[in-house]
Amino acid sequence: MDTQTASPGGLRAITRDAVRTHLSELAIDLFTEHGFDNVTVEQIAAAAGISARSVHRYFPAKEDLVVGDPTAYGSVVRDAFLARSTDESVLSSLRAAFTVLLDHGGQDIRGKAALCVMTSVPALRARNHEKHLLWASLLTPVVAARLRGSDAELRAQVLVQTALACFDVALTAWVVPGEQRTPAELLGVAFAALPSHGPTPP
Amino acid sequence: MDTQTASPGGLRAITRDAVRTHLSELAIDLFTEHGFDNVTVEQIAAAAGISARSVHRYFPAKEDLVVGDPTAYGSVVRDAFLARSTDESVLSSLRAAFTVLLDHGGQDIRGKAALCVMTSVPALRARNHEKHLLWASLLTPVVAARLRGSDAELRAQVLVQTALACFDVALTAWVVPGEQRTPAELLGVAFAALPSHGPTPP
DNA sequence: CCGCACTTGTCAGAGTCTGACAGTTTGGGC
DNA sequence: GCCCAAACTGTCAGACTCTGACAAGTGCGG
Repeated sequence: MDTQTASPGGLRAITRDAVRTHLSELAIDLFTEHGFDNVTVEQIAAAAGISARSVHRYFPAKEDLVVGDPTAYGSVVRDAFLARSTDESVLSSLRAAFTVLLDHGGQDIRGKAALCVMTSVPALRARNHEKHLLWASLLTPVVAARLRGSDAELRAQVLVQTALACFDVALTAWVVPGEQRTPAELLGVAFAALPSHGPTPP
Repeated sequence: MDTQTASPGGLRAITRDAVRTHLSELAIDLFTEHGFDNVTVEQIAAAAGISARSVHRYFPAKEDLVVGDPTAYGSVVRDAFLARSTDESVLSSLRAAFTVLLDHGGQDIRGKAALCVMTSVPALRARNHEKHLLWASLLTPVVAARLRGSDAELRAQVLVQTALACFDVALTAWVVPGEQRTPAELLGVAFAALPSHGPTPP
C-alpha cells in the first residue's frame, strides 16, 4: 500500500525500491547520452528487460524517472525547520533546513548527471518546480506559525519560495563544469545575496 | 515571419492576434467550467469552428492557451528595470519593474479566470514557471551588471528568482475569493516580507 | 487581373499515459 | 511444508497530444 518509504518490514517494498533506483539510473544514463526527447519509454524498458507498461507502473510519468518521487524529502525539510530555534530569523532557519536536505540528499540527488539532464530540458525543470511547490505546501504552514502581524500566510509563501529559489540556484550553479565548491557552500552564497537577515548561524 | 508582435503594418498579423485572443478566451471559459483535463483540443476547435490542427498552429501546446506567449512582456520588465536609478537597491528596482508589468498587464492577464485555472492545475503552474524562467534569462544579465564583488551571476539569479516569487505569490493571492486589494498592493506586501532592503521608493 | 504568400483541412504517424484482463510469482499465515 | 491471497507482469486496446506532409482555398500586392 504505502510505496513512499521502504518500510523495513516489507520485503517486497525493498525490491520495489531497488527496481526503482535501477530504472532511474538506467534512464538517466540514456538521457545524458541521447537526450531526453530522443529516448522513448520503450527503449528504457527494453534496456531494463521489462515491458513499457511496467515502467509506467513504477513511474507515473516519464519525467519522474529523473525528478524522483515528489513526496520524498518534503517532510524532511519541514522537520529540519521545526527543529531550529525560534530565536534566529526565519530565513536562517530555512537556510539550515535546506542544508540538512543537501547532506541527506546523497541518496536522492544521484550525482550531477540527473541535475544536468534536468537543467537542460525545460519540461524537467518544470516538473522539478512542481516538486518544490509540494514542499512549499508543507513548509508554508509551519513558517506562517512563526510570523506575527497581518498577511502571515502570504509572507510565509514569499519566504519559502525565496528559500526554494536559493536552493534551486545553488544546485544549478553546482553542475557548471568549472565549479569546485560544495552544494552547501553555494547555498550559503545564494542566501548571502539576499538583504541582511542577521548573522549566519554556525 | 515575425509573429511575436502584431506589427501594425501587417494586416494579416492583426487578424492572427485577434484569433489568438479569441481562442484563448474561449478555451479558458471551457477550462473553468469543465476543468483543464476534461476538455480536449478537438472540443475547443469545434467550439471555435476550426479544426484541431489549426489550434495547434496558433498555440504549440495546449497549456499555451492559458499561459500565453512566453516571449511577451519579458523585455518590458527588463526595460523597466533598466529605467530605474542605480541609487536604489536592486530589489527595489525589481519591485518597480514588476509593478510596471502589473499596470501594463491588463492585456496579457485576461482577468482572474486565466489565473484561477492556472493556479489549480499543476501542469499549468509549471508552464507558467517556464515563462518566468525565460524572463529571468533576460533579467539576470542586467541585474548582474549592477552587482559588485564575486559571484555576481549567481547572486543576480537569486535576486531575480526572489522577485519572481513575490510576483507569483502576489498574483496567486489576488485570485482568492475574499481578497479586495489590487495586484500592485499585494506585490508591495510580498516584497515587504523580505528582510529590509531600504525604504520603499515612491 | 494574376501570381504568390498565407492559411486551412485532411490524413497519417509517433509517443505518452491509462484501463482492463489473464497468467505468473511470491510472501506470509497456518 | 502447504496453500491462499496479494502483488507483479505482459499483452491488448484505446484516448489524447503533438508533428509532419500534402492539397485546396483565400486574400493581399503588383
